[in-house]
Amino acid sequence: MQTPPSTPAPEHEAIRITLPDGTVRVFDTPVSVAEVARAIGPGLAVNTVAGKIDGRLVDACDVIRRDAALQVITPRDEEGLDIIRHSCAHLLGHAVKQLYPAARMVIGPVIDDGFYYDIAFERPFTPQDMAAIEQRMRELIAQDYEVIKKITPRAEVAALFEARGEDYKLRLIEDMPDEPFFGLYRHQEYVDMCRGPHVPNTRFLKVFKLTKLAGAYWRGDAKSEQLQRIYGTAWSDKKDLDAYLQRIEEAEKRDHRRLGKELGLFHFQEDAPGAVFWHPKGWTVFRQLIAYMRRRQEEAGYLEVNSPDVMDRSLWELSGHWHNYRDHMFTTETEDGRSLALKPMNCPGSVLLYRHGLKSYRDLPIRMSEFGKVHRYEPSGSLHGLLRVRHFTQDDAHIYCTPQQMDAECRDVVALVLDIYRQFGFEDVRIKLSTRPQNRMGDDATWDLLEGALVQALEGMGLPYKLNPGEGAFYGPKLEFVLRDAIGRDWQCGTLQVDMNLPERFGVDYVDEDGQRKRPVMLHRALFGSLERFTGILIEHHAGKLPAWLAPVQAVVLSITEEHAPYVHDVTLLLRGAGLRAECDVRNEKIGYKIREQTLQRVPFLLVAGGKECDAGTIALRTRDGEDLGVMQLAQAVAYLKDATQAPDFYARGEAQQQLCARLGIDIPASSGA
RNA sequence: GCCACCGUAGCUCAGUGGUAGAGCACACCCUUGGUAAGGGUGAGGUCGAGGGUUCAAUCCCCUUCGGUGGCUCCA
Repeated sequence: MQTPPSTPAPEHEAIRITLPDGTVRVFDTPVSVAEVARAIGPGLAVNTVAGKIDGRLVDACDVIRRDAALQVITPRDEEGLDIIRHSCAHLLGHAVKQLYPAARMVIGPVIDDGFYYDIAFERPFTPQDMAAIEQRMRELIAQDYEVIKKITPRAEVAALFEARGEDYKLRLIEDMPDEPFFGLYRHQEYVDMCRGPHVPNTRFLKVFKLTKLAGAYWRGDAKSEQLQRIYGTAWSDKKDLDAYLQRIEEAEKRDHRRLGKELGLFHFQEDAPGAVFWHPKGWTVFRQLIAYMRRRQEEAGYLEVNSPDVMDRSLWELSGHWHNYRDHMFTTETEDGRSLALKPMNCPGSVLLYRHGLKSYRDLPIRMSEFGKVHRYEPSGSLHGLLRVRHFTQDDAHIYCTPQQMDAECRDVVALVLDIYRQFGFEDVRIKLSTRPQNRMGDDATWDLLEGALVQALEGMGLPYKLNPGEGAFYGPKLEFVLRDAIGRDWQCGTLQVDMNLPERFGVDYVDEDGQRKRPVMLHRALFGSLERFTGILIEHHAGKLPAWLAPVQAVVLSITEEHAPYVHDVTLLLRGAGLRAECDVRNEKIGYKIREQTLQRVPFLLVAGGKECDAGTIALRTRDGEDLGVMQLAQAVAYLKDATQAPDFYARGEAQQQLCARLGIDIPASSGA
């Protein structure tokens, strides 16, 4: 990784250094990045973190020996910030070794927003240790010491870490057998090995904070020993750190577990770890999602089925799930000694439905959908609200088709999923292609064919994708659809998998036009993926303000005083009659109080009736964002709210219907909607 | 599953080796108020569960269950 000090160029030749703005500085002798910065100006000199010579990052102390383009890196550059974070990890090492000399340092890389360091130590670190480490780091920064870099021969580096008992560093050296030299960075008595670059002085590291303590496996392997990982965040400016901490706080406010509680959507409890107790409001949202997907799938030619939740173990042996996932399956024994399992996937049930009765090529493709609830014994440590549960509902479907139909079916699925995400407001969707894993069924020729089919579908549609080698399912390759939410987080939701293994294993077939029995190809696809998870993502994406068509309560009618309660009840009935999910609030409270409460409940529309409205047969409307929509006649208000709470697919369907009518030259009055 | 931390009223959280407190929510009363919190009174807890130490445990120790943050995993 490190190059030896390059051979000095002849000293009499002048060195021309081109700066980013195009100016050229000429030096008589080789100069370091820091010296060039000093020549440009004292302000820049103080802020020099590192340099970039001909596009390659180097340390401020590194010497330039021939003509080159140089960019001085300061804390304001993105690279400068990364270097600060990386050096913060070394500083952490310095503090840890002073406080706990027996600790052995492992690796300390940069991550998003910060850094971490993995450490092996005889006892667990405590939060108090962490506070002490942070305190020591601040003391070391205050010493304003220079970080000294030295490119060192392999044998010398190994001897140094050997003498210091840093056996993990020795293992890292072994991992790089072809490196004759390594970069050593000295923080006073502490030495770390790194490809660099690093800051020249600890004064650059002032804005940091240790954030959390966690366990992590050596080399990321759960079978290896566990190390202790200390996470930190670091910035070039105090303002950036504050903004970061505020961002974390914002994300916490959007946390679906918190909002689920506040909005009365669902809860979890010990009696059923990893399982959701849906409250009426949360279940309303869930039902809207199913209803939406049902409409979209019916339109797209799917047939909905339902398969058993508990099936014989032999079925799971046949499908391969038992072999691969038995530890993660819920099983039960019956009195007569049968071994049964709760379904962890819907596909075997679907296959049995397909296999029931003879299928002709004329029947294909068969698009068989199922809102199946699957059960997986997920590791306790990975459970996380609605986002990772042990019992969840998939908007699953299996498409049985001929190999010739496979391409068109894949494209239809991709088009459908992208359209659905768009209707939910997710415009930024990335696609990943996961190919054959180590542990797989079927021969390579089949995998070639199936991976090729997915590539062909994507490329045929002109869609970019990212390759994810070795990440496919054991029975086939898959596409994964990743959407980006309102605050920039990525969520993997839908998948499309192509499979010739299960049809083979289960011996399913169809009669082709030549009268021969042939194997269909099977496509597995889920678009929301887990409905529980998707609900959680929607809650976080919208910070609880679900779009009006999904909101559990779409409108609340509020009375100013008790006197107006009968009118408020009538208006509520009127809205319900028009298909809205409406409630009334006639509590003996001031209007300001009721507005506040319903707003905090994220009810999209609040309708207020007092004396004026009762007398005039009107209603005053406002939104949860505080926007005053004015006073409307009741009929006008109903029409407005019906339109504002319409599901997005109804709009699309309405437009399609209009176009069809125009083509047929007929005039059908618009349907009354939901 | 592994590492660390946490578990007190419906919710958010104080607190102590001598069997507990606040705010909000809830119930009742007063108030009938026009767009983000009107006032009063009251009820409410096996201090996650089991075991140990102690005259005495919500508090200290062990075990266990659950949660949180990571790691690993995610058909």
